[in-house]
Amino acid sequence: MTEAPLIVPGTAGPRSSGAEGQDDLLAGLNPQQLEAVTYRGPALLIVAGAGSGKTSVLTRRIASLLRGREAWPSQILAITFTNKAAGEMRERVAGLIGDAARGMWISTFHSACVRILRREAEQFGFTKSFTIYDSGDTRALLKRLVKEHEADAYGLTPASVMGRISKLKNELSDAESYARQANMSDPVERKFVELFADYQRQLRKANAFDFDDLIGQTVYLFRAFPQVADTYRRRFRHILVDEYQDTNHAQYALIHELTRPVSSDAPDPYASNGMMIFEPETTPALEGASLTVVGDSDQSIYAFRGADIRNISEFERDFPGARVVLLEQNYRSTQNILSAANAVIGNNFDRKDKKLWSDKGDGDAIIGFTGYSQHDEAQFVADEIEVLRRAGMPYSEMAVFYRTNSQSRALEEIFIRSAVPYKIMGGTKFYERAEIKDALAYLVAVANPADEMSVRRILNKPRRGIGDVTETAIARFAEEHDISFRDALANSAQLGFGPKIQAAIAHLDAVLAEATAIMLPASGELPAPTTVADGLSLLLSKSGYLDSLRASRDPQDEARVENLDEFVAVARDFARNNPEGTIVDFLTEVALVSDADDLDDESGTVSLMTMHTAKGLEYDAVFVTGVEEDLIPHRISAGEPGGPQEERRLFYVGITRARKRLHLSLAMTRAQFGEVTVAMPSRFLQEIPAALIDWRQSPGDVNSRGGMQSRALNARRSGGFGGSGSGDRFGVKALPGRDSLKPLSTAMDKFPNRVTAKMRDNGDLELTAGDRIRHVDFGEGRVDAVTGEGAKRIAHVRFDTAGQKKLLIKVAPIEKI
DNA sequence: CTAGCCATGCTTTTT
DNA sequence: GCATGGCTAG
Repeated sequence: MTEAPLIVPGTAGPRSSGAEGQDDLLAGLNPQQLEAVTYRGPALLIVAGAGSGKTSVLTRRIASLLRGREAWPSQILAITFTNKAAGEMRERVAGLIGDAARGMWISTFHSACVRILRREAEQFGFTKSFTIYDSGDTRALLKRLVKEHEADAYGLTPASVMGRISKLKNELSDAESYARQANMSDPVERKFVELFADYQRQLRKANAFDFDDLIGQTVYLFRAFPQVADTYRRRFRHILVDEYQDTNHAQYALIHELTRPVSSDAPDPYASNGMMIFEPETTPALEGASLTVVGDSDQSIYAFRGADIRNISEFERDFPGARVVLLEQNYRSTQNILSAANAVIGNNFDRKDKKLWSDKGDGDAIIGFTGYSQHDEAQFVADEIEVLRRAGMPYSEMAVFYRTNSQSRALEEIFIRSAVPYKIMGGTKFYERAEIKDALAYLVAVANPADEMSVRRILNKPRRGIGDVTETAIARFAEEHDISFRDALANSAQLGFGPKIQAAIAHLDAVLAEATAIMLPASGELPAPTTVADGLSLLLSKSGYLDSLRASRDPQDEARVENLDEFVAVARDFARNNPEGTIVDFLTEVALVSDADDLDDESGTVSLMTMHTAKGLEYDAVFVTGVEEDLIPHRISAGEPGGPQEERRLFYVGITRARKRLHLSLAMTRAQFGEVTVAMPSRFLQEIPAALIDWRQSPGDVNSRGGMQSRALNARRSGGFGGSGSGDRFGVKALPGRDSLKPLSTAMDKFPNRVTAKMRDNGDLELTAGDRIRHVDFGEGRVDAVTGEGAKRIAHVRFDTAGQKKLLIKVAPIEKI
């Protein structure tokens, strides 16, 4: 959440006289911001429009509490949506008040709950080293259960069951409570309840929580053990929640639990327990913690996943006496961009009217472009990026947004060819790659041997000749002897397998045991800081995992080895930053990283991401691509209640990320599922006043054959298209044949996240200034200069018709003539 | 038990 | 158009 710094000339508001030494905290705030920082009371809602400086306000509010000695750091709990946002907030608070910032809890809902759960796990049948199941783990488990229960016969798929369970958990429902009100005469319902209950049983048996449990079980813990809840209520006196519009019911309930008055004066079990609780004066009964929430209902884009907009719209009812502060001045964007944003969001009914304004002046017009295909559109983006770059804007200040991850492919292809350095946020996530999940499973097998799923996962990775039959036999043996799956491996001799398989199992058991000895020393001795990385290396090499990848001829396996190296490096990094960190800490951190947390902005690359991921970020120049019906708003949203409105908010979030330059682009045809379909301009385009957009190539220009047809903006399904003419002119078949394809590991260095780099490889094509070349899309041209080295050699070409381009020689579809 | 072939379904968004 | 999963042959 990088908001514009709040140094706004000439708007220094009235000074609060109450607090001393806070002038710098209050400097430059507008009156509303000032109130948001200085108001004191039980509950405060800050309605913060996009770019209105909410992060500054939040951090200053925290700093002001600390500096005024109104709170100890340990009494503050600040909750953000992503780890990245949490890190930034911590940094900014530290920047304001220095080291005193340590000891505060600034974290996501999920990390905060994990911390609490780890402390209290033993209260209700878990151990401190429980594992966290991410959605992939959950899916895998449900897949097994659906099969075992033969639930597919009832039309239940792992995905549908997963969705329903998640939804229920977000409503704080569990299998029993759901069963009580479900229509149990319906066999499908009965089956679902059966699955839900079994799923929960399996989680417990595996000593694991899924994502939703982290929140839900914490709420359960607080409700079931009031004295536990009281310790946290005593401790956290100031709770601040960012992105409140995205909270779901479970998160709402958690906040509610934490802000209740402390009823009992039960002795504090942690007071003598080493946990740092600063309690200036010990009062027997304590009123509820003060709550500050910040949100913008216009930016609520996670209803699909249970976020409940009512949490914010009914805040005043839920917390009587709450103060509401509105921040409407935007310090980020030009007025043109804001006017477009206001116009779009104004079409949502049922919202509190709120108009963002800026004193930055109109700025440049919004630029519109309609491509023939998604490749054409991508080329426009790439070209425009180069124009901006030449005008002095760094790549790191530009971002390209899209609705669905699959849209990134076309952009990527063109960017590689045009030598635009880019970085994809999210997409195929590092921690979801098979090899990383395998490595993690090895670690989990050590850290939490009760987690059967992880042990099963690595059982035959690398191939050890252990198949289904053997796996089932081990499971049966474990059950018969009432031991865990993991412990069954230690008795390989009694399993009754052939010598080969027996040896394989014994070896795996030995490797796991050896790693356990390193990473979880039996007695109190502290493991060395490098222990996680060492243990990981040991597991990967002694298990034979790395060797089998290295031996493979599959080029993708080479990239997998690199990814694993990277993962070991992550572990070392972790050790450096957390000298006392245990394997469990490491796994926790890894389980809770998200897309938005990706590697820090290395300067010098354009960022590509979905509009969802873009929330909370800002850039000088923004490209919103694929502004088409069925994409934004997405087709699937049409049938969902509130769907189209949420899509509009998503689009609104996208365009309000831009500071100076906004580009809206679309394509007239788009390949989906390998089929080319006709795309219509998004209805949202019509909602933007025409005067604000400067169309480089409007939908009308592209669609009308012969120029008679009126602008496609208003056209329904205008048949005038399918012809073989314009549609294919660009892109579509522009990609070179895929025969001489080899992965280009060197050029991919910068993008370690991608394994599947099937790309043309010109290899050693020699080019020098003066050469004539032919390009598949751009035709003939002359090489002006060649820069860079090796795989990154770039040809600067002046095309006869297409103008100046930069091309990555290794991959560009070019030939010398 | 594995490898290789074929069919299917997939693309909304994520802590 | 791709990846995954299921099936079959060896």
